[in-house]
Amino acid sequence: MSATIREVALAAGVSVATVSRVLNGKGPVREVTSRRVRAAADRLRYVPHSGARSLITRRTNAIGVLLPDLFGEFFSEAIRGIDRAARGAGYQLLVSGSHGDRAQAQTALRSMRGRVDGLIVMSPSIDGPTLSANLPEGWPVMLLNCAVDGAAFDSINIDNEGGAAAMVKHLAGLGHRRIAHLTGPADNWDARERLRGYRLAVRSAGGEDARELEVPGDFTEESGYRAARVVLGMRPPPTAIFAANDSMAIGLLSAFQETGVRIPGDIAIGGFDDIPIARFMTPPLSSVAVSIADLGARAMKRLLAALTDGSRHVPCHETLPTRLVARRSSGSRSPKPPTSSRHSRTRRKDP
Amino acid sequence: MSATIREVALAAGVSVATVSRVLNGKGPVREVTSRRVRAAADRLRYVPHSGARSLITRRTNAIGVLLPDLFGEFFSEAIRGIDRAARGAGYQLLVSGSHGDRAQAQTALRSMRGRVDGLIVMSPSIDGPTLSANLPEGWPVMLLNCAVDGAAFDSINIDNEGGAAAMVKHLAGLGHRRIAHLTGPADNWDARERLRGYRLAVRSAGGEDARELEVPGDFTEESGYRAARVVLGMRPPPTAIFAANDSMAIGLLSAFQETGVRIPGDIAIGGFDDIPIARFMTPPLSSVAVSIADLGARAMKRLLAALTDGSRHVPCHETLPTRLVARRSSGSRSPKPPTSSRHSRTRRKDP
DNA sequence: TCACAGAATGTAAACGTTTACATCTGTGAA
DNA sequence: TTCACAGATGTAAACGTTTACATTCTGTGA
Repeated sequence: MSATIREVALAAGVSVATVSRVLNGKGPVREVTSRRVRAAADRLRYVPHSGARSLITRRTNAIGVLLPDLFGEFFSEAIRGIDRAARGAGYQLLVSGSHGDRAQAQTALRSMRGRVDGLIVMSPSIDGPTLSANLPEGWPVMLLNCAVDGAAFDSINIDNEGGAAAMVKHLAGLGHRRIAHLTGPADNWDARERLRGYRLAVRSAGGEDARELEVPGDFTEESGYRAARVVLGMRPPPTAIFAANDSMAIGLLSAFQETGVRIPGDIAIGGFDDIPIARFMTPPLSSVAVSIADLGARAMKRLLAALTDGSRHVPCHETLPTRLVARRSSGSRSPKPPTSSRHSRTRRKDP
Repeated sequence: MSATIREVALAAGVSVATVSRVLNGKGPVREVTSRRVRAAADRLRYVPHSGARSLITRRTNAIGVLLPDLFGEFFSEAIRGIDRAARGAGYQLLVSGSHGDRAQAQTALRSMRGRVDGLIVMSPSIDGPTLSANLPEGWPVMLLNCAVDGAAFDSINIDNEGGAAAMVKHLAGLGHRRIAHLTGPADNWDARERLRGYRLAVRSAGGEDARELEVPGDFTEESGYRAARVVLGMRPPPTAIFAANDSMAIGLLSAFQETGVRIPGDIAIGGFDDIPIARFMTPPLSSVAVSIADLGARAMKRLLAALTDGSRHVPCHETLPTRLVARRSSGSRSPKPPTSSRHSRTRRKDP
C-alpha cells in the first residue's frame, strides 16, 4: 500500500535506524544526512504506521471516548471541548456512541484495547463493576457526568443539584410558592440530580412541597408540549414551573402560547442548559448555564495529566459550577442581549 | 500492562496459533481445546492488541472522520448516522474536528495512516489537491457536503439548491413577489448553494430579482436577529424572507416579535434544516427538512461497500433530496403536530 | 500391522516500527 | 604511533499478532 520506513531508508541510502532518528528528532545525525532522509520521505509520501509504532512504544496518542448516544447539542458540545484539548496535546479521538445496553458498551470497551492510552466515559448505562471488569488493568479513566460512584475512577460532574436549586430559589425569590417541576427520564442521572435539587430548594424556600407538582417528562420538546396540559389541569395551577432542560421548557412555552396562557404573567418558566436559542425565545427563556465544552476540555486535560503521572495518581472528583441566567420567562426584566461573542464563534460553520 | 496471546497460550497449554484460531473462529480445533483456551482468555482478561493485529492483517476496522468543526446539531447528527452504520459493520470511528486551516487538516490526515481503512471527509476548507496529496495511495474516501469537485472521489451532497428553490417557490405560491434572502457565510458551500437556489427560483417564479434583497448572515441566531433591522429598513419591505438556516430564521422571528411585526401577516418566514425546535416556535417555523443522520449513515455504507470492492470501484456522486415542511410562519395553515416519533427517539438521553 | 487421510496442533516468518548495542569513523592527547 | 573518546551510523532484537507450512495425532480400510 503505502511506503515503509525501509523504502525510505533505501531511497536515502541509509539504514532504517537513521530514518527513524531523523524523523523523530532523537539521536545525533549529520545535517546532510538528515536532509537526504527528509527529502526521500517527502518524495515517497512516507507516513509512519501508527500501529507498528504503538506496538513498540506502548503509546497510541489516542484517547477513547465512550458516549451513551450522540444526540443533540449536549454531546456535540462535549466532544468539541474534548477534541480541542486533545488536539492541543497531539492526541486523536476514538469515539464510540449509542450504547443502549451493557453488552454494547462492553464490546466498544474491548475494541479499544491497544488503540487508546486512556478513556473518557460518559455512559450512564455502564456501572462501576462492568467498567473495571472490561478494562485491561489500570487504565486511566475519566468519568463524565456518570452515575458511577467510583472511588476507583476520576470523575467530573456538573452541579445539577446546585443549578436546579438556584433556579427554584430564583423563582421563589420572585414570590412564587407553588412551583411545579417537569422532570427528565427517571433513569437519567442528570435528571435525578436536578429533581433532588428542586425538592431540596422547594423545602428550604418554604414553597409547596407535594409530589403532584412533579410532572414526568423525557427531555424532549414534545414531552414539554404535552406536559402543559397536565400543568394547566392542576387545581390550583402552579404559578411557576421549572423544566429539567430547555428543550422541554420550549415545548411548554409553545403549548402555553397556543392556549393563551401568558408567560411570565400567568406562569413563570425556567429551564436548564441555556442552549443557544434560549435567549431568542419569546419571551427569552431563563435557564441554568453549563459550559459543556469546558467540561469536556477539562476532562481531557485531567486525563492527560493522569497519563503522565503514571501509577502515582490518586482519583479525584470534581463538580463544575453552573450559572443562573435570569431572563423574561421567569419574570426578570433583563434586556434582550444578542451581543454575546460566544455564539458567533460557536456556531459559525453550522448550516 | 495487559495479557498477551502468548500468556493465554501458556495458561491454556497450547500454542499461540491455536489461541488465535480459537479466538478468530478459523481453522479446525477440538471442542475441548477451544473451551480451555476461552477459559484462559477470560481469566486473564485477554483482549487482542489491535495495533499488532492490524499490522499483519492490514485492516484496522476503523474509519476516520474529518470534520470542519464539531458544532451544533448538524455535525452531531451526521456523526450519529455515521456511528450507527459503522457499529453495525463492526467498525470504530476515529474522529477529528476543528480544522480551521489546511495545515491542521493535513496533520489530522497524516496521523490517520495505519489507523483507519477509509475516510469520511466533511471539511469544506480542504481542497482536492491537498486531500490527494496527503492520502497514502488509493485510500477509499467519501466526501460529505464538500465543495471539492472530485472526479476522483466519491461524494454525497444535500440538495441545497433544490431545497432552497422549493422554499422560494412555496413562498411565491402564497402570493409573495418580494422575497428577501438571509444568506449564510460566503465561504460556506451549503450557504452558496442555497443562495444559488434562491436566485434561480426567484427568477423563474417571476419574483423581484435584486441584489439588495440579499442580506448577509453567518448562520447564527444572532445574525438573524440583527438582520431583522436591515430587512425592516428596506423600502418597500419584503413580504417574505427565506433564511439560509433555521437558527437565523429564529433570530429573525425573535426580533420581529419584539418589534411588533406580525408573522406571517406582515412578513412570512422560511428556514432551512428543520431542526427539532422549528415546529415549537410561535408561530411554528416553515423549513426545508434534511435527514443529516441518514446522510451520514449512507456515506458510511457506501464507504464500506467501496472497501470491500477493493480496486474495482468507480467514484460516484449522489445528491440527497430535501423535503419542504410548510408551517404557519410562511402562512400555511398546518396543524401543530407534536406527534412525530422521531424526536422522542432522537433526543431521549440529552439533558 | 501398515500405510494413509484428514484433523488438530505447533513452528516460525512476517508486518513496520523503535532502540539498545555494536561498529566505524575522525580527532586530539599522551 | 597508540589510545581514548565522541559522534555518526548500522545491526538486530523486540513489540503482539496472523498464517503458511510442517508436524503430530487419530482413526480407518486393506
